[in-house]
Amino acid sequence: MLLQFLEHIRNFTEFKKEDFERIQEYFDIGMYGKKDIILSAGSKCTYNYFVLQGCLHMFFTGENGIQRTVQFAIEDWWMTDNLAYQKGKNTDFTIQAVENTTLLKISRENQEELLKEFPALETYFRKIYEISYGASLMRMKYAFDFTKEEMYCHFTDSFPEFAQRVPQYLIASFLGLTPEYVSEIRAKRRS
Amino acid sequence: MLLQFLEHIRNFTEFKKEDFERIQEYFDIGMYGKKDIILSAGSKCTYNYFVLQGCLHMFFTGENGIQRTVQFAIEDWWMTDNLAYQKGKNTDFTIQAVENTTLLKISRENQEELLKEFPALETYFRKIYEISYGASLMRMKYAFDFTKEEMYCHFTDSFPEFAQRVPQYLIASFLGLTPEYVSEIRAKRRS
DNA sequence: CGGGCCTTTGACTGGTTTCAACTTCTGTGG
DNA sequence: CCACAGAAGTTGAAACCAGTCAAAGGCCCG
Repeated sequence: MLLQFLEHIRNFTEFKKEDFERIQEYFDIGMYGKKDIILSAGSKCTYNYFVLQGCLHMFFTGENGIQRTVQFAIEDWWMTDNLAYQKGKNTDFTIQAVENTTLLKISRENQEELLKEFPALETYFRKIYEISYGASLMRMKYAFDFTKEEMYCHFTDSFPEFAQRVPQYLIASFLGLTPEYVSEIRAKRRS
Repeated sequence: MLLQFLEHIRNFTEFKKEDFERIQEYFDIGMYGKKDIILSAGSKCTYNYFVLQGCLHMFFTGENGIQRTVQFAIEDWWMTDNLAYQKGKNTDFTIQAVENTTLLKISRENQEELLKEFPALETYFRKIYEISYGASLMRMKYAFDFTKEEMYCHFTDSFPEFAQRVPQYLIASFLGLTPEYVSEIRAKRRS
C-alpha cells in the first residue's frame, strides 16, 4: 500500500525508488475506524495526513451546533488545516474518518526536514497545493453560480460513485444545504 | 518597486540579493488602467500575475449574466486561474484591474525554468499556495457559517481599509449577495 | 452642466430552512 | 437469528432570508 504513495508522487515529480526507503522514516502510519476522530477542533494541528485507503472529512461546528463539511479526502489526497498546520496553532476544524481508513501522517518539523533532504518534493507539494487551491476556487465558483438544487445535481452527476460512497447527510453538509432539502430534491428527481 | 518583490520573497525563503538580477529576466512588467482586462474568459491562461501596485479582481459571468468575483489581489499577491495555468488551458475567469495597476507577469514555461534555476523558490511558491489554499478553506467556512448579513459585517469589520478601497458592488459580488441587499444592510446598520 | 454609473428604497416573490412527526435502515447484544 | 435502539432518510406545513424588479436619487468625470 505504501508503494501507491510512491507512484502518486511520481505523477508530479521525478523521484528515485531507492530514496523511498528514507522517505518512509519521516512518516507514521495510522489506522482508524469509521467515525473515529483524527484531529479535534481546539487542539493543536501538528500533522499533515495522507489517505492510503478510506475516506476522511473535515468539518467545523457552527454557532447553532450544525456541522459543516469543508472537504473530503479519499485515496491519494492530503488533508489538514493548512493555516493551523503551518503555524502550529490550534484548529477550528475536526477531521473524522467516514470509513475505516489507513493513513500516513507527518509532523510539520518532519515535513520541513524531508523537504530539505529531498528538494524534488518541494515541486511535488507545490503542485499539490496549486491544484488544491485551484479546485477550491472552482468550488467557490459553483457555490456562487448554482442554486442549491443545481449544486446537488451537479455534484452527484460529477461524482456518482462518490455520492454512493458517503451518506447523504454528509453530502448535504458539504454542499451547504439541509438533509431535508436533499430529500426533497431526490423526490423531485425520481418522478 | 521591484525590490519590494525581493523583500516579499525573503519573507518566505532565503534568497540572495545578487541572484535577483537574474530573476527579473524571467518576468515582464505590465501597467494597466482602471477596468482594463488582463485576462479574458475563454482565452488561454498562460501567465501568472504578481501585483506590485494596485488591485485586481478575478470574476466569472454566470448563466444569468451576473458577474461574480472569486478573489481580489492587492500588493504582494499572486493571481491567476491556477487550474488553467497549470495545464495551459482556456479559462472560465476574467481578470480585471480595479485600480490603475502595475504587475509582474511570468509564463508557465518561464516559471518552470525559474524554479529549476532557483530551487529555493519552490519553497516560496509552495508556501504561497499553502497559505492561499488554507485561506480559501477559511472562506468556505465563512460562507457556510454566516448568513449573508453576517458575511458582509464580518468582512467590512475585518478589512475596513479594503472595504473603502473598492466599490460596494464588487464587495457584494465577492461575498455573493446583491448590491441592493448590501444597501439594505448598510441602512440597517446606520440606524 | 450633463450622462452614465453606482447606490438606495420599497413591494413582491420564491427558494430554502426550520420544526416536528413518521418511516426506513443498520448494526449490535441477548 | 431476531429484536430493538439509534441513526439516517422522508414528508409536509409554516416562516423567512435574500433575490428580483422597477424607479428614483446621488455622484463622479468628461
